[in-house]
Amino acid sequence: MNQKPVRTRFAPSPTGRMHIGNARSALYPYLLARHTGGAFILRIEDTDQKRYSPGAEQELIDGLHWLGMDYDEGPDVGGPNGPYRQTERREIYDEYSWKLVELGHAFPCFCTPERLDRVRQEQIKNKQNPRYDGTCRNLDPDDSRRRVQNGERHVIRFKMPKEGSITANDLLRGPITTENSALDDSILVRSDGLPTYHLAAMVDDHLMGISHVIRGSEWLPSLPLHAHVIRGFGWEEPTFVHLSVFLKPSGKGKLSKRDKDLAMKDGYSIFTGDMQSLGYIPEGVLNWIVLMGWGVSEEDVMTLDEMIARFDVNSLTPSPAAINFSKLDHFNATHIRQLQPADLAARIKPYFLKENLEVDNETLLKIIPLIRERLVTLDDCLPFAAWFFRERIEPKPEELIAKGLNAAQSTQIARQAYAILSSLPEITHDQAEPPMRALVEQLGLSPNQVFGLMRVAVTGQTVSPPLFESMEIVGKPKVLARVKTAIEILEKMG
RNA sequence: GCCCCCAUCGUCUAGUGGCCCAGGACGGGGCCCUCUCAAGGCCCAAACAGCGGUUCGAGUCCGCUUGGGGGCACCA
Repeated sequence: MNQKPVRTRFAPSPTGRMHIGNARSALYPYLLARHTGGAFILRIEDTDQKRYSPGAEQELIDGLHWLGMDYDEGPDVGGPNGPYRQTERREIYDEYSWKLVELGHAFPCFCTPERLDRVRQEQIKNKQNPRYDGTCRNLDPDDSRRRVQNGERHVIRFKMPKEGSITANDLLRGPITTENSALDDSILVRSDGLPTYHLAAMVDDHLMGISHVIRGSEWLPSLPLHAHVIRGFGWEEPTFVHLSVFLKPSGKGKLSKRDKDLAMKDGYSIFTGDMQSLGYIPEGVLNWIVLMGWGVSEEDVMTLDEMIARFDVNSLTPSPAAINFSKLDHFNATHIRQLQPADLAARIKPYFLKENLEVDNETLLKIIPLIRERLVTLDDCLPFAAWFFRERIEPKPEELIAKGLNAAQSTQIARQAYAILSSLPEITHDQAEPPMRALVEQLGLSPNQVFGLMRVAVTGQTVSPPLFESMEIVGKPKVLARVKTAIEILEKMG
């Protein structure tokens, strides 16, 4: 720990599904908070009722939970700075918006959307920048207040200075200076009484004691406005850190809906909810996203705890990053291999159960060493190991024929193998391999020819975990029965 | 159109003026191991966008160009 405790937050709006962009926007503030021994807060920014999506908040919470990012304060866990849902904080925003009006930095505006729209069209036609025309800017304050009290429909706008400039700081990019003339009298409170992001987030971050605001770079253009709002209140600014966006795998353009669909088709997804069912583990996903925007010099395989220990907010990168699914596969496979056997067993068991296979834990545990380095995703356990739990397998007749040989020759090989295996007290790796190797030699064939045939006979497939270790787990009776069945199939072909 | 941001191998990145004829990882290629598929080991190809400055010296600082991204809502 080389920094004093900070307070950070993840403040998503519940408008859709949780994706990797959200996950990373949560991860960095989480890591910073944990690294410094500070606090990490979840706040739901649901002030836009038009875009509200009912299941979204729960999916966000589930996603954080799945990835292992626990938060100290939030809508479902409470905390001293609540409520943590912005729609439940209306009075707070109401109070602060009027405070800003009194301070001379905001004003009520009675313009209709229709008129504003007409003005905007006109401005665009004249090649001017669309901007509020200032109609209500200099209304008499008492008069305005009276109209508001009479229930007249209004919004509250920020009173942007006409002259001068403002310099706001981004931790990764340094000071950014903007001419005030380039800024607008942005709406702070809508006519429905709910605040926009520009007001709500600034008020909440201040009230919740957020020291580091880590958010997407789409907020960079409104940073000057935010600085104005914060300074208008006379508050101290938090440290702002703007993260770069995720680009499509091609690197051309940001991640779009279309790419989401394409990814899904290829067995990938950018939604955390899907990634889970696709067989990705939190460790892999986390390692993948943490490195898109954060560079480490050497060892890059990390658990959450290691990320916390090594994280440094100053070493985040400001440039956009193209996502790369093959790297996700790599990290996922790597972390699967690092899991404790019992842990891995518990994680793959559901995939077998979903196939209605009867899985006993003892066998499952024995299989783990045979398949762990073959799994890219958890559901890969099925093609490699489902046959262990099936009563019947159905080897394809043509696959039973050894490479380069015919059915009659293969039948002979299978019979001799059967004789050898049945003569053993039990079929173990150590006991079965030497005589089988001897057979290969005696026949003048390659191990691949003989063992390949046996593999199909015993497992029903051409690709499987190692043959002898597999036979040992399956057990002598079952192995012999399967070889016998294979012989019968081969005889019919011969 | 206007404003803002970014720029090292195909991709993610290390690099904060000399340690860099640029390091790691993924992906790609080759070899080894090998009963299939993996895993593992060794090796190879692959980048400082361009042009001007500053400096004894620039991937590292400055400017321009180009390319990319974002923003300009009573969305966040």
